Amino acid sequence: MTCMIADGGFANMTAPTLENLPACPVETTLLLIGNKWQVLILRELSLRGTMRFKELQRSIGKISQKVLTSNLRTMEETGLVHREAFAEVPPRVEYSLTDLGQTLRPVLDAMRVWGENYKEQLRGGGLR
Amino acid sequence: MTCMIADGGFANMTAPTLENLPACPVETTLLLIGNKWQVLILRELSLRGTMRFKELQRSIGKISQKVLTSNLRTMEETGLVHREAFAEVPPRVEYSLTDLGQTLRPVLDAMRVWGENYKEQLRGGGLR
DNA sequence: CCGTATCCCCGGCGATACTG
DNA sequence: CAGTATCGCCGGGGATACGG
Repeated sequence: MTCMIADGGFANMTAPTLENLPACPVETTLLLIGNKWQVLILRELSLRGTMRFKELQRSIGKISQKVLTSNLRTMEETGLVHREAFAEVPPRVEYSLTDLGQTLRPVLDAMRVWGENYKEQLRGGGLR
Repeated sequence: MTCMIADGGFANMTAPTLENLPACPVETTLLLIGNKWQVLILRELSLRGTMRFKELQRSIGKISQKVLTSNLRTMEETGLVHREAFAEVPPRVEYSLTDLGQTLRPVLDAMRVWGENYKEQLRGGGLR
């Protein structure tokens, strides 16, 4: 019944293989989008399609360049995000979701729906 | 378009009010279940209904008593988890989801479904 | 059994400065 | 603009010991 977690935690993983994959599917998902930045990156890219680095950073709001870069890297490695660099001056790099990344939409949607209802409850005052 | 994050991050929040609630519903959800432990606690309780402390700890696997306690506390404060202590020797404390906590099921389900499909993809070898 | 209190470590994260 | 490097803080989280 127990879903053991692979030692070491969830963040900054490289691409999972069948061997190191947790038995529990929920944990598998946590393995790939287990921190808030990854979720927010996902949200932006799924909303706007293709975005440049700065654009992404500004739209997420309070995220440092370093953290954005590192999260984008790991999401590249896990196959969620596609990165395309253009040899221009000044440089331009565009990020978008891969097909795999797109499949996470239902998860995001569920989160969005819940958040909306929650706020509605709060507004109505009929919570708890 | 931007969904600014309330300063200070997501973890260990007290019960949100309309004022400190983020504009973006996805962030609202992250505010309440933004770390892996909270998700795993949710998974166990939604799966098995009511559980004692030790039971919960064992079924989650690698979680220390301290972390489990603290996460349960914050989930109590945010109204996701119900706690009931019995005046017995030895003590018995039972945890369960509140009605509000139950409403998070669709989010968990979406995560579960995605994790299953992902593993299926890996097995088939047709990923990326 | 359930919980709190300490101690301590490690990693996420921001700030800043510097390259192409 | 995009990215790397370095430094330092702070808090999550483990280990342990103790109390009710």
